[in-house]
Amino acid sequence: MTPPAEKRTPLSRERVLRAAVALADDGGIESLSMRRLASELGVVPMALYKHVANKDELLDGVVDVVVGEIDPPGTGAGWKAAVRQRILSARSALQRHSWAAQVIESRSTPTSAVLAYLNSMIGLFREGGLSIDLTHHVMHAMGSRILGFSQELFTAAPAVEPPAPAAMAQLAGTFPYVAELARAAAHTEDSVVGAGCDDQFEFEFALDLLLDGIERLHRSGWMSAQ
Amino acid sequence: MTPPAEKRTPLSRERVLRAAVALADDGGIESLSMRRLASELGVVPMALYKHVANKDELLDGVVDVVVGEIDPPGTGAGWKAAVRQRILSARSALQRHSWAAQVIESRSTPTSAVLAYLNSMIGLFREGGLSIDLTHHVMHAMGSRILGFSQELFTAAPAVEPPAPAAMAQLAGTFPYVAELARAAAHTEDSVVGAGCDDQFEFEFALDLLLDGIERLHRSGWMSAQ
DNA sequence: ACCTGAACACCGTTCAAGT
DNA sequence: ACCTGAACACCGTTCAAGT
Repeated sequence: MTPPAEKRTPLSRERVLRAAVALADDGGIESLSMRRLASELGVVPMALYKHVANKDELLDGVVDVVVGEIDPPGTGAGWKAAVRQRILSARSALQRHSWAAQVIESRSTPTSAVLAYLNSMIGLFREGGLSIDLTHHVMHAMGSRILGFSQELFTAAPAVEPPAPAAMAQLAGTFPYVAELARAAAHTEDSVVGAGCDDQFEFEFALDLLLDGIERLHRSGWMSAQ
Repeated sequence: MTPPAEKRTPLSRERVLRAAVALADDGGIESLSMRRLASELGVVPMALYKHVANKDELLDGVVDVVVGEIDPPGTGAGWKAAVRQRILSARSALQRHSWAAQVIESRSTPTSAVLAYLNSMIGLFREGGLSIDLTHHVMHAMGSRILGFSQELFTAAPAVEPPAPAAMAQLAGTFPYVAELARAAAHTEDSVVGAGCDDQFEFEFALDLLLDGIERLHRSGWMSAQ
């Protein structure tokens, strides 16, 4: 497994970050440890600390790699279409790296790549004519959705075991509304809310609910009561 | 520090969970480890495994404690007011335990206390006359907000250091829209989006944006195109 | 001056040995 | 049969010793 005594291409911050993304893509975020990353690169753990100060900075770095994959904003269409399109692009970048949303959430401070993304998103609203006040509240209201993900309640459990009719019956007894909703969900082959649904549809449903509401407030000249 | 050789009140699942909540309340979620919890209770780590199967089950247990603090739904008013009130009650429970939102997010499967909460929330929509179809999408659209929290982009960093005028000037140069928004935010004494704002106002702003949109869809007899 | 092996202070959990 | 000390297989990071 360990490579023979050949010259290894020298480490660089970029090579470290790319390897970290690849490691998380392959084995999930829990397999991204400093020690495992080092051994993946064929170096001693301490060698990584020449390129990232610590693990937090490593995580900031991989977030920047993912955010860097989001398409730049389109031009032409109105603010609403531009915002919608950009967010859906962010969503597809995030979906290529299933661990990324969780890592973004865990960061306490935005990196400059994230700030640049937010800046251009705020710009879309402002150039679309929304007041600074409305834009401010809107950015809060969109929350993580602006980065292409949302906190679903329980993201479709692996559900290795099928619904188990007996368990389903018990569910119906104890939690009738949950059971009814589970039955109604399109391809309801597993568990609870969030399972067997069309994720893309649900994401766009909520996104449009918010964008339509924002447009209505903007048209009516909404101003904070404060 | 270690208590003298007196009889300790015997462990129980409830005592373990209460101690875990207290530990997290005091020292943050990162201080809730099996080993530290055990020493807090004056027992050997292995003793905990008599009452919880493993750490995941411990975390499920503390979630249930917090969810158990949410008020039952009110009666009388319409579905919209009832949902709004319940969610704000959930929010205040979650705010008493600042680590709770993060732990809830980390769970992959809802506990039965969470299921019971979701069940009653779905019930509010259904009894309010919303179709099962609309209710389903609405539950998705609300996402974690239904449990009283939302994924803000970056929750006001501790910001030990003040804005640092020089950094602010640089920010304005590189990210003008971010800077403008930061300046406009009410008591803008720190960092970026999310800092120095009235959290409660922002939460209710987004909540009402969603509830108003839902009400409009319901009134207009919305049906999924599928 | 540079690099790194060993060590430190932790984890969650297993397991065998002791009572 | 019960309980638990020691051990295992990990962490992120420090630090001193070696080149």
